[in-house]
Amino acid sequence: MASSASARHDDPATPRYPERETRALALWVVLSRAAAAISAHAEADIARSELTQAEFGVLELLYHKGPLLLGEVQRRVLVSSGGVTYIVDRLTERGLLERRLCPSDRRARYAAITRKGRALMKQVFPVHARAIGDAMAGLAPAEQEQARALLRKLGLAAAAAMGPKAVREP
Amino acid sequence: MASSASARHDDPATPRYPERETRALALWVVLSRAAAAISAHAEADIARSELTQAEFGVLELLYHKGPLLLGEVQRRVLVSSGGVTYIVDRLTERGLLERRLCPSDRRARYAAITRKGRALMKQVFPVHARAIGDAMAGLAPAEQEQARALLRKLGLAAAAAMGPKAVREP
DNA sequence: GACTTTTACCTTAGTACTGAGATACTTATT
DNA sequence: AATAAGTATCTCAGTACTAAGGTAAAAGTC
Repeated sequence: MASSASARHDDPATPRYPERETRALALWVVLSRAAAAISAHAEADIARSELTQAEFGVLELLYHKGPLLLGEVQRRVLVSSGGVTYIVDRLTERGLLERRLCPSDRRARYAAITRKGRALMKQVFPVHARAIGDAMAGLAPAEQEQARALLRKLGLAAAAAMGPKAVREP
Repeated sequence: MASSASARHDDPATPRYPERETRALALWVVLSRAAAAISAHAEADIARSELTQAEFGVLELLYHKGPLLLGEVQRRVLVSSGGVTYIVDRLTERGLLERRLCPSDRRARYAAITRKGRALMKQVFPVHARAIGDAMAGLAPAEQEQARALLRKLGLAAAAAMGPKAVREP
């Protein structure tokens, strides 16, 4: 959740902070708000298919990338290991996903999309893509590219700065 | 959760989408990843004070803005109405916040930070601001300003496009 | 001044997760 | 070969919420 420390330099009751901090906090506010706003659009669209965002994320990942080890899924979708199990369970119950054994490593399992899952994504994803396109329409294409470059740089640096202790679980 | 549809134009098994969509999806990926990465930094810092991000957000809001009606808190922190009640309850139990009656409207309640809450924030917030500053250090100051302008524009447009049905609850 | 509608908050039941620990297997070391 | 260390997944209790519905007060309407 983002900070709301503002730059009301004229209010003696409000503490002040160095410019570096103020700038970063302001960016954090708009970053989390923008993410929340786009996320709301995404979620509203995803609700059509009776999936959560995390479920949709996993299903879509496997739709576009093919079968993946559960660990790889976890790393990409940013959910805890227990969360991946939970999500894959639910999608499997609904017949959208299946687990497959890994022939070379009997600890590992693949998650793979089923025909039913593929059919669902084929029907739902193009509309979803359009919804995201609409949600981003506030920025011109060139601005989107600019934002993408900046956010990529920011995200990579921030993730790296967390060090080996990843975004989810050590 | 962000999409992972990639631009593997050479893979016949991977469906393709219009450029507008591809661009928007790519931006959504980096946006949500950047937000998650910064959020992880924020959360790691906030954990020092044994608060969740949402709790910290409410406390910090009241620290910097003074007493606020619960509805105003809700609008700013992007939590459901039940969530605000829950969070304010918890912070009140810990003596960091208190509820005050509104003299002009007996339905309404103010949430106000207590002396104990203020003391906590005074001790914790500057460090937090520095942590956010560090998390954002991957971008130069000018880049941060640029990112801020773009994300502000994007966030406002996306929020407006959701129409009257707000980010949380109708 | 008795009605409907709206607003502000609270309550309750349910849920999508998280985190810590357990299990089952693999790899490295001796 | 035995043991230790590491890895991949699952289990389960706990949690921070959300959504829907409820109550009380205020504001509008006739």
